[in-house]
Amino acid sequence: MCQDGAVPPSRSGRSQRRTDALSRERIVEAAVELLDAAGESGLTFRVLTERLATGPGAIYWHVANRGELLAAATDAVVDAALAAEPAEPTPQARIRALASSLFDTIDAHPWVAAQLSGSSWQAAAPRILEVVGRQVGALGVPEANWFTVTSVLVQYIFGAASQEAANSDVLDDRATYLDAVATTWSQLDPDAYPFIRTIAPQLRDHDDREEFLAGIDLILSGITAQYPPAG
Amino acid sequence: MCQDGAVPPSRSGRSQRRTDALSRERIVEAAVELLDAAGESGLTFRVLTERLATGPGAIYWHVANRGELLAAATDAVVDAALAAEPAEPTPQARIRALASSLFDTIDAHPWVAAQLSGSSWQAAAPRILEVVGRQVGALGVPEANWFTVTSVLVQYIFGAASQEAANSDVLDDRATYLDAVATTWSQLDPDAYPFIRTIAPQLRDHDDREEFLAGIDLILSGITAQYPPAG
DNA sequence: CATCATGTTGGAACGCCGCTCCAGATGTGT
DNA sequence: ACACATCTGGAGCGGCGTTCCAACATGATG
Repeated sequence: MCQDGAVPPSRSGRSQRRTDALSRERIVEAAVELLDAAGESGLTFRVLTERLATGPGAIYWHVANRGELLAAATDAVVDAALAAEPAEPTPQARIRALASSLFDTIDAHPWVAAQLSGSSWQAAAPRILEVVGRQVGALGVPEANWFTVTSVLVQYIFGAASQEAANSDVLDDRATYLDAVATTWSQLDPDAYPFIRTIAPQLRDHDDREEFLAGIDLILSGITAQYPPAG
Repeated sequence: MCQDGAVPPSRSGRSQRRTDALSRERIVEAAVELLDAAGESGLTFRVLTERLATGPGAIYWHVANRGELLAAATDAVVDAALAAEPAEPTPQARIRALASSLFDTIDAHPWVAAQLSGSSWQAAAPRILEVVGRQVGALGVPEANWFTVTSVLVQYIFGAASQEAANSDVLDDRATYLDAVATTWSQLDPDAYPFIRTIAPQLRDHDDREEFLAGIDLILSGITAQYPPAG
């Protein structure tokens, strides 16, 4: 590769085959690192080419465009999150475990949230629907309602995760940030925002993960109420 | 022809005060039009300056940057959606009505979904939390759980709306699109994706709005189950 | 061993983007 | 009449995703 020091011969030495072959896998891996380090806007073909010591053409040979690269990075991260099927005793507990695992993944890779929210029924979403849906079936929900019930769970997970990720993006110091927002809330017009003022302290003190799992439990309660297991 | 915007009385000089004053309101209005016409990527300072027959400096005098303009556009649209408080008889029905109104708004302005999902607890979110939260209080949920319960509802709404908006973005012909996805699903590996294959026909035939409201009902059931009204 | 077809690389450049700078025109107070 | 704060819009900067293509490396073929 870089036999520096010697000026290239008559031919201007434009490019040469590398020993460490560039592969789609290596590109996606580098993309995930960039995304983790600097968020969605941190994934740039310019810094990617620099990191991989190559040019844009080489990357475009393996990947169609930036969108596909983002999708592939999301796939890789979600696959890792869903690798181990939960071994909890009840379907409820398994759903909680799955949601927990996804929450942790998005906490570690906040850029995944926006990607999942905006990807409709394609890309990584089917795999998530599959693993959650199996547990919905195990809950005893009638088959005719599988799609509805599983969609609700997954959409809540995506929505909560996006919110969480949006927080953590702006977030140097979480406590300071929440404190500032809570203070803003409590100073709103009491006539226009009585409710917000009341829950401001709850925002200040809440635990993201706990709230998220409380939401899962709430939805599980609703499922049990609407589709009683015994039949 | 181009008689859309008023053309300022141009002289050969560099610039001059216009008769139709440029205002933040007029800029936001134009931004909403561009976003509705071509999605989030359709809002460009270049197009915006052309539409308003001005230059970037004039716009930046009224608006800090693109992000603030997007937020202001979202605010305007959400405000309109929440203008009329629902007059239904029960809190449950009022929550359904609010969710319905937000669903319709995002259906008409799909770019709002991503904006709401990514805006954490600021911007337009407080107003939505307020109107939903009041009805949560009216449901008889204990005050200590107001934040949790309202968050779940709003996060589900945002999540489902994002999904819906993501669909409608790619969507020329909804039926064709869903049919294609459903066919893809039913051709997945039966061992790896038994659940997805089962619900593929339900995806093909589902009604977005119905599914969305079924989700709201499911969560309302959960609320009633966990916090019985009578006490 | 020489030649070629094929797969792969990376540098140059294109057209957009958000955004900044600033000279000049306008309206207001004195 | 003059100074000053407010407002305008054209020129241009650096960065982005993407395209194009000459230059290489390699395995197959003669």
